[in-house]
Amino acid sequence: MEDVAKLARVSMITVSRVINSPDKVSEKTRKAVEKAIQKLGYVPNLMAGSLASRKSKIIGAIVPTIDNSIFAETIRGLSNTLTANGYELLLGQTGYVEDAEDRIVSTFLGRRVDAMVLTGIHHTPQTRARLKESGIPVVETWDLTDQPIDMVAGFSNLEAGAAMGRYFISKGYRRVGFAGGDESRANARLAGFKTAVKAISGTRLSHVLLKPAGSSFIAGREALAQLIKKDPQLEAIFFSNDALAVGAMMECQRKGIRVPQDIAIAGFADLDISKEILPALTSVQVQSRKIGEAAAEMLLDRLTGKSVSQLIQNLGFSIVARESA
Amino acid sequence: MEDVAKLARVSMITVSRVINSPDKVSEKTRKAVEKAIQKLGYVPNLMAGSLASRKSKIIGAIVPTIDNSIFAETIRGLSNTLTANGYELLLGQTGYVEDAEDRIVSTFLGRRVDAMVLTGIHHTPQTRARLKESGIPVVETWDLTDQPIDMVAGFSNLEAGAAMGRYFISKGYRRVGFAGGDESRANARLAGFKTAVKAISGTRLSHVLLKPAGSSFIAGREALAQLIKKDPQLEAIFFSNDALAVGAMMECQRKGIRVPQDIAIAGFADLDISKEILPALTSVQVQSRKIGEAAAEMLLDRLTGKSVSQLIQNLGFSIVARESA
DNA sequence: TATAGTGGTGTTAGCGCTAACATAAACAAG
DNA sequence: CTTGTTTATGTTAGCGCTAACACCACTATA
Repeated sequence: MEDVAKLARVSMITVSRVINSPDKVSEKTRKAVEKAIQKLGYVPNLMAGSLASRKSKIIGAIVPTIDNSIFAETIRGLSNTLTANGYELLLGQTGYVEDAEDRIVSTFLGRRVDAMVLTGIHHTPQTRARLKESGIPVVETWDLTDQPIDMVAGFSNLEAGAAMGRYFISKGYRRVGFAGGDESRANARLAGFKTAVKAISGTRLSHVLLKPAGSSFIAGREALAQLIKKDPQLEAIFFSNDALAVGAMMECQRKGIRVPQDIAIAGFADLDISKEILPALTSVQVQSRKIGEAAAEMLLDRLTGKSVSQLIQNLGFSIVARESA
Repeated sequence: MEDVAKLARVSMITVSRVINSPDKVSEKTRKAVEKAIQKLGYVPNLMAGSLASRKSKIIGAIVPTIDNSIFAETIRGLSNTLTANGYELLLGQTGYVEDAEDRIVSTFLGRRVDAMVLTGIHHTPQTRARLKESGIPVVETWDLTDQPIDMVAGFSNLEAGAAMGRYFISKGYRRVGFAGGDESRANARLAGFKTAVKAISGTRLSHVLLKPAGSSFIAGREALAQLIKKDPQLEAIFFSNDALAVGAMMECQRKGIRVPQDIAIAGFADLDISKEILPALTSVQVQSRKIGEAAAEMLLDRLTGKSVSQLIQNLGFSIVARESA
């Protein structure tokens, strides 16, 4: 930077300004500095800049796992909105291990991320405390709570589960099943589902919790087998995510079990494949991409000093009734 | 940090050492410093550390898009191996836009990433130059070349395409089709496929290139329609990725086209769903996860001063013959 | 003509750490 | 008891930038 300044016959701060706030510099000197930068192939050291300005322009995001297309969509939304505004994304994965989150939060805080995006609303007290103390904007996603660490963008897993329960009831299903990973959001869906189903007398609910918190096609196949074993007269199953549901449907196809005649199947998250598969899968549509974008916008507003009117953003969900249930 | 040092009655450098190289400090003082850190809730500023040590412990990875499970697996492999060794992952997406890569490389370099992972072997001359000049370790992935920028971990898309071509020929298919995104790796697969197919006389090859470089189920459906229009007698189609193939298969199911009797279908990348779907999908299996892990290990070796014996790592591929072709 | 404002630029003093060297203490070997 | 060697700790001098303020020339207003 010193070389650039010398070549352009200005001070270092002017070079800095040309890079960070070009409109505060006269066009003449700006051009001269830009020329010098070009000539010397100068690449500003953003780390040094971050240290001096106390703004890293990096945002940390933590997801359970990236190779689950529903979170991938959220990350994509985040990443797109963030990079369009000059921020970079630091990515962490917990692999559904709870104390992994705390570790990642620590190192992210150490790297002085400007803000953080978390998946879910369940965190260790320590994580909550650290984050609150840090004072940076935080958005929790993929669920809703009235006591967020700071902000939250998502939908109610509890209500979504309940909605599917009511849908099942409305369809006349009375012996129903649930399968999902053993993690907080799936549990919330189960809780809602259970409440709705139990509100009607004469219903029967069987459920299996998969561990490690699975979302694979194969896990869906296994869950199906387990549920049928628990209740051979099962009429309908609500799977906590579409991958499980699709896996189960494939298995049905293989075994000659007709969907929905012999057994109805519904999923969660409405993946692309759910629309395409035969029979098309009934699912709960959520705004994966939108969640990421909303989170990014809330952070950005906060970081640019705008006040965020809605600390709690309910992006909602909707039941998409198709052929499978 | 100064406060910690004072509380533990040592100098700042000793605190630094307790954090970065605890074995260079006597157990007694180490304990004292750790206690002070605990007491004050001190979180070291890794940015300042990076600036001083000229090591960011951050590695940049650039992929076309994250919501494509094949790259997601690679990222996961990368991330796991890297974080286990104290590095963090900075993620960039090009969205299949070529000059996006150059921009991302620039900002990553500005952030002084310690190393970089790229997808593919085709980059602008400028990107290559910048990267070479920077002197940091670079791994290109998902393809192979004998002139990598620095290192490469992947497989030959050309050969994989050719292998599928030979497989089709061996199965007796003569009127064949290809569909893939209009991007370099799909093009390489097509080129290999074409060579193998054309090596036999009397064959006929139709192909469609999808843009924007698609990998969705819906795109597969459209590609199927286009190919059948081009050649109504088509016997077999090689899709450049499994998502396209699965989408096409669903459409066949919907239209009553039997697979493989009426038309054979093969995919690429061997997603989970490909094994589960009915009929099971013939595909080219590649080591998505392994590519990420291999890349991470090469970088790590380089960064820890070990010499990397294999600058070019061929992780291979294999044709998985199932029912669909 | 004095006064206040405005845009453009520079100076100074760090941001919070660590590399590199310096020092001190402890011990072993001759 | 010297000398060398090892281990534990400290001192100094930055890493490459930017915040905050200072300064100057110039314009607008009364």
